[in-house]
Amino acid sequence: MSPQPKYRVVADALRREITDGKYESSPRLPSESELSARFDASRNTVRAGLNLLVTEGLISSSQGLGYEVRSHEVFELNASRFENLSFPQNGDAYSTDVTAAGRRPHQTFRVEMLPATAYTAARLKVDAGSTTVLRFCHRFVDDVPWSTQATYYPGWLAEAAPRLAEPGDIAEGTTRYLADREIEQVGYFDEISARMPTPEESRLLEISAGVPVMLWTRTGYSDTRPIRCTITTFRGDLNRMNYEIGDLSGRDETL
Amino acid sequence: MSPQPKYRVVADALRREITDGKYESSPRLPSESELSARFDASRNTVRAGLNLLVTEGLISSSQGLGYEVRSHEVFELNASRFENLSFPQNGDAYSTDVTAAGRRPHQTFRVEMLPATAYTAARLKVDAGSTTVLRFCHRFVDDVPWSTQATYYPGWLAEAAPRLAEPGDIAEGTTRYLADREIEQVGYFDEISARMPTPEESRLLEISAGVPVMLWTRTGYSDTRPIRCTITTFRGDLNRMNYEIGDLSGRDETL
DNA sequence: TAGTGGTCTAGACCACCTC
DNA sequence: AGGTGGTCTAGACCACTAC
Repeated sequence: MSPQPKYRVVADALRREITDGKYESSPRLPSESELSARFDASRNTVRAGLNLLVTEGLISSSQGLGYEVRSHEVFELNASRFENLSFPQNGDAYSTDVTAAGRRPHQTFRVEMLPATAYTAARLKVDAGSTTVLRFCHRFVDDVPWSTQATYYPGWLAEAAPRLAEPGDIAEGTTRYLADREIEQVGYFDEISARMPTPEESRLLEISAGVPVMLWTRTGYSDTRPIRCTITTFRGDLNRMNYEIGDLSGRDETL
Repeated sequence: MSPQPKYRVVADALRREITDGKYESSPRLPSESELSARFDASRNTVRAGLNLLVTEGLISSSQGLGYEVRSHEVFELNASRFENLSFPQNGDAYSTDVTAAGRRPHQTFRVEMLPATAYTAARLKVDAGSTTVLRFCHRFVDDVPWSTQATYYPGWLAEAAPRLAEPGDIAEGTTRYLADREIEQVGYFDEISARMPTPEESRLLEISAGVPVMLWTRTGYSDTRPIRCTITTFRGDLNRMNYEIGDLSGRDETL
């Protein structure tokens, strides 16, 4: 038709209005039929334009209500300060952080025995298909799904530390429980990537279109070998990870 | 209509086939008209289902060719080992890493003077609107756009180190150039987030629908204050960042 | 030339929300 | 009841790719 398709013209115009702050006072966009008249386009064409903005994460829609500009509120997660022996793992750092931010945390928890996937096997240095223990956490902040955390332990470790495979919390924290068995975590390897959620992830995290997930894989090591692999998924629009490296005395001075 | 809309049935069926490996030998999907017949749905409905998979990053389409399952090849980026005094910054680590992976790097480069945005001002601890120097890199791997890197320096530093504001490379690397002027980087603060690309980012990185960008902000500090802020954008499907923390002798043993 | 996806329309019916 | 978005159809024409 034209060098620029009509639905893109619609999307570009609305995107411009959004970034210019037109909807800051009231986030509600005009209805499809209004936009249809304004751009002299069919309802389907307007919908194509709006859908583009939805997949960009700029707006969202709900039946009977209309389209709204999305608002963000970012939660900061310090990954380098996260764990050490004096600071129990297994959700406690998370609870502490969330409570400190004036929000209300809660989580569901389960334990499973699973054969290692190619991904976890490579990181735990065990054979693919060998038994691993999965301790799985589904975390919420103010009842909004926030993240899932899956920690896999190699089979040899579950034998040396049988409470890992038992359902229910380990009161003193898994890190301390393991340390008491002379298995101390002395280093981590963190991997971070981003992609669009699978349908399963969309369900668990209640993610709508246009929001990526961040994947954070932390492999923990003793002085001789890997002892756990934790895969955390976050909503990309609600979280930002950070790492502190080196001497940051210059950061705190006038903060 | 039914509990599950028809276009979702189409998407779910094809997603299932993809994850089951049906298209591993040949990544080409059936044409829209074939799918239309198979699912007894109009072409538009089939297109809605396919579009869902596109926005999930699973498939891509090109006019005249058809739909294809997307393939990934992930590039690992070590962020904790990235820079130090004996290892020049400004793209050299990138060139080294890329060349080591048997790929061919190249980059374009420009320098600008810009007023600080709220984001950079907060990190550099300068007033919003005050002058900063931007050194901007657009990087390619085998001629595929890979990342953009924007480093902002505070005005006071540009006065102390005037070559920062001059166009063209700094041969010995900016880190060393600054160190020679008694401005030494002793720590970093890294922030990582993910979102869908802006149209500008889609253009620079040639990102198609369904691929998020990763944003990596590194603020570098001297022993007294921030001296730079580097914002890097990556294609989320092609990159994975990692950090090494603590003692990782247990990692290298049988790798 | 034939087949592919890309754009666009007009109209239908449904589900949800508010009044 | 009336307005909102959600789903679906049938058909048209265009642009690109292959042969």
